[in-house]
Amino acid sequence: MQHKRLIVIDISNFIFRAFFAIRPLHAPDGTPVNAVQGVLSMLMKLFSVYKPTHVFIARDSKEKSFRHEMYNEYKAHRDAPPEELIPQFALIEKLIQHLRVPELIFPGYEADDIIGSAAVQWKDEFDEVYLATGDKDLMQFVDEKVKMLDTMKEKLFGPPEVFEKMGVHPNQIVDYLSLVGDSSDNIPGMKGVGAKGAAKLLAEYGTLEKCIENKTDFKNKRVVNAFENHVDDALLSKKLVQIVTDLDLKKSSDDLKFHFYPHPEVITFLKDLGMNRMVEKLGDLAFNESQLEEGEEAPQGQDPAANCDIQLINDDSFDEFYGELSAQKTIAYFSYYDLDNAMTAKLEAISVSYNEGMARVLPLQLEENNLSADNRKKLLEFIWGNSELCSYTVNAKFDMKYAVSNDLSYNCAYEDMGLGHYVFESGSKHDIASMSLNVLAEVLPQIPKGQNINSLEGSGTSNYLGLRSHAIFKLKDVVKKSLEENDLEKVYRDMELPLSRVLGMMELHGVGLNCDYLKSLEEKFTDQLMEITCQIDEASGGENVNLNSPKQVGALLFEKLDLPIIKKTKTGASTDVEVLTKLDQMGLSPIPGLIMKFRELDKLVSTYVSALPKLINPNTKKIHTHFNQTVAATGRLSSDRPNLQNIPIRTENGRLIRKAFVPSPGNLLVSADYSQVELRLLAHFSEDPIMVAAFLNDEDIHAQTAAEVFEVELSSVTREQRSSAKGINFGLMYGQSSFGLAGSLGISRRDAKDYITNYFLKFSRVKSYLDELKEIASEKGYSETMFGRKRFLPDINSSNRTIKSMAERLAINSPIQGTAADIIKVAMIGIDKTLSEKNMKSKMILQVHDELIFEVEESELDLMQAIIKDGMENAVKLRVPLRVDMGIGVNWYDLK
DNA sequence: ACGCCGGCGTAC
DNA sequence: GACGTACGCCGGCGTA
Repeated sequence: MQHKRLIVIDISNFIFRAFFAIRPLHAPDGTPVNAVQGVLSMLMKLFSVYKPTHVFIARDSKEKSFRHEMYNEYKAHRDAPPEELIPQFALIEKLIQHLRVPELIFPGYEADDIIGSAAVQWKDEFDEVYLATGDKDLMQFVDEKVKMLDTMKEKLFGPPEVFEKMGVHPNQIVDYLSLVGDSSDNIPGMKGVGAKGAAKLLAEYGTLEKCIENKTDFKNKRVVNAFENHVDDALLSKKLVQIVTDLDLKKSSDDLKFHFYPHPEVITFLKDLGMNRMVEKLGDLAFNESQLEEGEEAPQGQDPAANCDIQLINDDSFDEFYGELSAQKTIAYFSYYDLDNAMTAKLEAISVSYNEGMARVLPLQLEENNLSADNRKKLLEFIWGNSELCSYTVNAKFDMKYAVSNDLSYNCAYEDMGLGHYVFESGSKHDIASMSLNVLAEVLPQIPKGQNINSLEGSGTSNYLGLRSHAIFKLKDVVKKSLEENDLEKVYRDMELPLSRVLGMMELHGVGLNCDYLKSLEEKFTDQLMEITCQIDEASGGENVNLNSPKQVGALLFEKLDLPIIKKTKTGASTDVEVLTKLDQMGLSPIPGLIMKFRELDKLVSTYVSALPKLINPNTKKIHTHFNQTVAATGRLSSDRPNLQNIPIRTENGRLIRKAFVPSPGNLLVSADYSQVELRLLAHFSEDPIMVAAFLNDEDIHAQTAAEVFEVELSSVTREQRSSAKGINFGLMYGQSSFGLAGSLGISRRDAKDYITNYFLKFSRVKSYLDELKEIASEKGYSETMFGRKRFLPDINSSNRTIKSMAERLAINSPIQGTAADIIKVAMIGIDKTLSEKNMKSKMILQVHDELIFEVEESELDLMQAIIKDGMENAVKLRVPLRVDMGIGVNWYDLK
């Protein structure tokens, strides 16, 4: 028999506590929502922590209760609710309806009476009853089975806890309050008797009535006096605090069955109120809570698969299924693999959906029920190898890579909903579960951490798979519409979609790695590390410090050596390179300098030298990074496993790592990087005459900037001035303040401010352009690149200055960084196309934001250089030329 | 043992 | 508070 636990919720108590506990928050239209969010958090916590099987919410009725008739002053001292709270009552009522939590309300009665009646009448039907309220009065019902729950403090009150807090037993609470009173309800109590006194009296005499009977025994003058003059008040109070327990509740305990489920209307409701973070939380909670206990049945309408006919296909049913499938022109599919590396992964299952409300699941290499090799082949040839078919999916690049690695073709007309969604809302997540939640307001089942798809029980596996292709099927129209509305179809179709294939092929090709070289580098670096460690040991007197621990390094520097703390982090004294440099300059100890050397080498060894060889694919003996196309909010790519976009170059030790990246035999590496793209874009967008002229004349832009800002001849600009100007130029595009510039240039804040002022005086069009970017973002709520790629900036009109400034910096940076990303994407597609048209053997292998790297056959060297340069420099037409610098070498270090 | 977070550092 | 976009290493701490 299932353990039955009822939770009774005193909602008005929740509302007030939520309102005062949560800082003011507002929906996009300005409606306050902090209490709504607070109540929802409290409810969610209640559901997830205490896992009730039954729940109801008790509400005060709008009419005055019998207590008002009895006593005019009842609750008379209460102020009207705060203005910001008033509109939230109705919202919370809606929220509760959307959540489908049972509610009880009775005219003329208060929530307390409902709760009391329920506690008394339904107690026997449950194993446990929790009263979620802060109202002390309800402690009178606490016993072995009924407990009071303080959700804020997460404390359960059983009889011992009640006694500990109040000094009386639960059955004395009424008498206690009759004596002490209750200021919140304006219950008078007995004047002259306080908490301590009441507890003492009740400990001795048990009840109010017994106290009155024995009042002649009392010694304390004030108590004697109280019982002389205020007995009537106490008796009236007792009537007022007495709770009705015999209300006809008109429901059976079965009506209170509750199973948390994130219904679409809840999600839409919250999204409308701008509570996106709560939507995410709801999604996280949803799957855990929607897992049913053994023997428990999901209430009607709460089965995630209820609106979708999901069928598992086996060899017996395959032919019939295939007959239907092969008649389709458009399908949605979802592929499931055991690993996140397409070159080594096993395709475990595929689900397809080609009508609203249906999905078919095809087990390929699950633990059981797998299709025969023939049927598997038929399926994959149809959905991937068929150029007549339009196949909607997410992460098509992965399937493409899998297909090519496994001698299958991938030439269907694919559509990738992740890419589509990314283009018009690049700041959010684009995995199928997030898109389903945020776009369709539907929660998809998840595989619990540490488990795999085979461990889902019953229909779990089919639901997991089937609902995903079904979600893709439903997403296709919404995404299509959003792309049209935002005029982004071209960015999706002509940029991201073709790029995904280019990237897939780059990933598959990979880059060679000289492991022997890395081995020798590792030895060299670890020798140096040993040496440094010894020196630090010596200098610190043999303290055994883990130099990788900022905490221990801090203890060494600031406690043992008593060096000054220069900067603090959230958790303690900072030991970052800026701090260490300053400490080193003070010359008080050799240790800060040694730690910097240690950090540099240790970083190189742990992140690159020893890590890279581990990622070599045993079959190809090469490194195959993953270029993520839907991660960076600006439109850039990102790279991981390994990240080949942050291979060191700045320090010589770090740069040596680049020698390990080598082309295939008979090839050279060719690099081509855009010179100052972002500044050129700034010139293009702002149309600033000086800046545009500088680029048209192919001048040194930083020197030119210095000449303007410091008002000197171009020829007499000093190194220092140029470097300051470079700092200004970079800072500009990040929305840097004078504070930041001062920090990065190591100058005073005043000087930094003067530089900026002077800069904007000279480059006034740049100033007005940057201001315009902020204004547009503020009006539209998003920023966009030259190609229309959007990034929503929900904080752009925030009343919090810090948050708003952050959004303004994004409004400046995103269009610039994003347009640069767009341009190189266009170039990549163009160059890839040229390479296939010309049947070139050379390959594009890497992209590092403003740089492309190719593996070039020696015989193709000249032609390739021309193709690359042309493809990159003419990717788009700007007011200023795009310039590309090229390098050739036998490894990534030698590209000169 | 595992996962998450903070601190730090690498790139563009 | 103060410079944008990423990824990833390590220690430390909380939870299993």
